[in-house]
Amino acid sequence: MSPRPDVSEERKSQILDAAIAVFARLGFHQARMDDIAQEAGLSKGALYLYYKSKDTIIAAILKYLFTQEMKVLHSFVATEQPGSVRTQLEQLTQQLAEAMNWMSRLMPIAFEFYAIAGRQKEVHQFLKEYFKEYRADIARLIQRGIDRGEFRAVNPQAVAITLTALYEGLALLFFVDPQAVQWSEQITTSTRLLLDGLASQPPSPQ
Amino acid sequence: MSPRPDVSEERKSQILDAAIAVFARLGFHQARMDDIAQEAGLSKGALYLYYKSKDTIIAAILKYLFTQEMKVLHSFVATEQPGSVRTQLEQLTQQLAEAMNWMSRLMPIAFEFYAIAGRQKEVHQFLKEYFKEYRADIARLIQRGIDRGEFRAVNPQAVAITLTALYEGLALLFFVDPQAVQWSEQITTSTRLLLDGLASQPPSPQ
Amino acid sequence: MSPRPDVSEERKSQILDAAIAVFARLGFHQARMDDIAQEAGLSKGALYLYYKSKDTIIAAILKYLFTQEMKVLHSFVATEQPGSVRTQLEQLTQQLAEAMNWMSRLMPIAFEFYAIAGRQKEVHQFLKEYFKEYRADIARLIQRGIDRGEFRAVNPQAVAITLTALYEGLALLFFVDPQAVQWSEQITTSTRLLLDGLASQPPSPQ
Amino acid sequence: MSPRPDVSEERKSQILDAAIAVFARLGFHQARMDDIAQEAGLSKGALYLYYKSKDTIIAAILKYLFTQEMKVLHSFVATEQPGSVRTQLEQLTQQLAEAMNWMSRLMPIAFEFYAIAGRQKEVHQFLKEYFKEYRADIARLIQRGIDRGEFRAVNPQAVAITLTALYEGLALLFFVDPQAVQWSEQITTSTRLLLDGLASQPPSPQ
DNA sequence: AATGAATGAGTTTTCATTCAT
DNA sequence: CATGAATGAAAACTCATTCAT
Repeated sequence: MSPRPDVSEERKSQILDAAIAVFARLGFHQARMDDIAQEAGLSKGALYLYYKSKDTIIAAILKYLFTQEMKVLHSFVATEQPGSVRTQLEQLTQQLAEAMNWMSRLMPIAFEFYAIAGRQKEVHQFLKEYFKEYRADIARLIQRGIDRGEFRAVNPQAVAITLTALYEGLALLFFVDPQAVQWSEQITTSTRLLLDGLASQPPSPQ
Repeated sequence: MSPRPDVSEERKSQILDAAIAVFARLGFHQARMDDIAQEAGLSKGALYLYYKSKDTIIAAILKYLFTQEMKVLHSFVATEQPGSVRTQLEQLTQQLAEAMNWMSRLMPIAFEFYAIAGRQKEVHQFLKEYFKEYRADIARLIQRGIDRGEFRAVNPQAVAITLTALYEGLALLFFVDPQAVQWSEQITTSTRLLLDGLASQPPSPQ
Repeated sequence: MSPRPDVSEERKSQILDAAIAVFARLGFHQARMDDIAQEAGLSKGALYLYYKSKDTIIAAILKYLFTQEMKVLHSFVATEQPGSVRTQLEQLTQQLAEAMNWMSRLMPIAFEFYAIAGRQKEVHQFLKEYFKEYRADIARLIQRGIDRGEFRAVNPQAVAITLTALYEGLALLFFVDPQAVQWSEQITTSTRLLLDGLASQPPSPQ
Repeated sequence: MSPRPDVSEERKSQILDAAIAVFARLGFHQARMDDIAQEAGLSKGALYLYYKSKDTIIAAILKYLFTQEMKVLHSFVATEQPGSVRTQLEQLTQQLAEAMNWMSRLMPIAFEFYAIAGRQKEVHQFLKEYFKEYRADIARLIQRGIDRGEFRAVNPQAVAITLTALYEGLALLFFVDPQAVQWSEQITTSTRLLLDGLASQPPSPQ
């Protein structure tokens, strides 16, 4: 009676991947459990062995996607990198640029979550935490820049909000018009523009 | 004798208003035609006298909302204002700040449209045009600033994208966490930060 | 105060004509009261001034159409014509042939009534009477032929049924395939074939 | 282990039978999917597992019924029977007489199809083919009779049309008034009457 | 008499979920 | 574990009928 290896986790992420693909393509509502099952190469019944309901799958996606996203930023900020903070931020934007292909496909899912946040407490709470952490990480970077004398004594929180907003906004604009908004160039340009405003030498007397 | 006045237009906007309220509260999918009818104080059948289908209502909302939005910006940029462009932009952000209450309630609808844009050509095209115009208006302002010597010789398009992205992103962040992201202050701060980077005196040698 | 002429009857037949046209085109169910109103050049409300309901209109059509049909036959049989009965029958088929254009358009209506007869007592009863009268008229003709020695001593009822069935069946076949079933020729041929079987000289020893 | 047997075909005919019963009773329009489901002992949803829509069921019935009908005639005509053609035709009428009970219940359905043929190309085309084949089969019999010298040199096509029309017409008359139109006797009488007209010894000089 | 805006009951169809095998 | 046939609640949409004008 050799214990069979637990395929449970494997199945769950197999389903999750399928669901993400299908939801991205069709939206939460238009996507049928059948579609997900087919995409996952499983039967419809099997889905219910691993997830209690469609909503449970959606909830799992919420967690998975944004956690994934956060990991990237986290691991970047965690280790104190050499080089100027400005350089680091530019490297971060570089990474974001590279992740864009993947992210772009998932944006419809993200937008649906944003929409849902307006009516579902739990989704709302989760996203709130997500963005809070996101801003906190960015703020830490900014603070580092201030500490090192690279940046003026700005409010790191405010700058973090600004940068986070910038990333999100650019992602939207790119999603809607990839031709007009060359993501990888634009994120660099935009970030640089902002960093110019942060530089320790104030650009002009206020 | 007295010809009954044409209530058609009145009904249509009555329904539109109701639909916006209901969709914002429940989302496109969860909202039933009955809900809209009730909110409008009409019968379900009456809805179909003025809109062919639920989708037609949604399409009408798309046009209405974003056109409304655009009008504000348009009328602002159209008339060449006295005072520095920087001041004008700060005034614009002020206006945006004031419009936030109204906009905030509609954001779930906007997000659903962004999500839908991924799968519906027409929605996609419409939003593309919207953002294009939006950026063009902003770019015009920036160009004015460059012409007047207020700003460095930056690429107005790139700055317009940056500002538009910033507004959109901030709206999202505010929507998710109004406590942490004080909209009216933050939009001012963020814009100022960016404008600092534009000032004609370059902040520091690169 | 000259009494206005009663337009009531005029309106009723105006509506009936319109309804017949629409029902023939669309069928009882698919035809909307709106369609009838439009065809009649009246408002939907006006229909209800003259007919209590859609079903009432349908009932009126039932009576109108088949009574109309019966009149033709009746007036033909009523007056004792000169010439042989065989000739008379051939003249009758001639008349039927000429009426075919008009009838052809109405056949879908007739078929719907036949179908409805299976579930609505009143329709059933009406059609039963109609066909009874129809057969009786034909039987009278046949009897005349027997009396005159033109025909064998057949059962006039049975022959009447046969002829009536023949007319109805040919109408169906013509309706379905006018190309293959040349109505005016075929009804002549078929009738002649039958009359041959009736002729007083038995065709062959049995 | 035991693979579940494919119930698909069984279910389809189970539904078809139920639908035929319900449609015959209520008509295509008045019959609700719920009625069919109940008659079939299935849920409404199950119906849609096997038929895409109500119309699909109706289309299936069209094919089923008339194909069934045709099979009877076909198998009769296919094998060259011994005995005179006249006898064969009388046997055929005998068969039709026996099938009448079954047919009688289905006549409302047939009439609805005839009515629909006026507006639906596909139904029209199908019935056209059906009657074409029907006539062709009968014509073959008649031709056989001519070849054998039983019948005069009539036009087999015309006679086939006549006989087909006779059968259809008699079915209608019987459906409307079974009391007055004793089907099994009448079809025999009518057919005989016609055959008399066909006999090789012309009844009278024309 | 006539209109046509408004009503709401009624029907088809979809699809998440269950459960016998 | 896995399947997929079956369920039935839910919702968009239609249209005969009404009635205020």
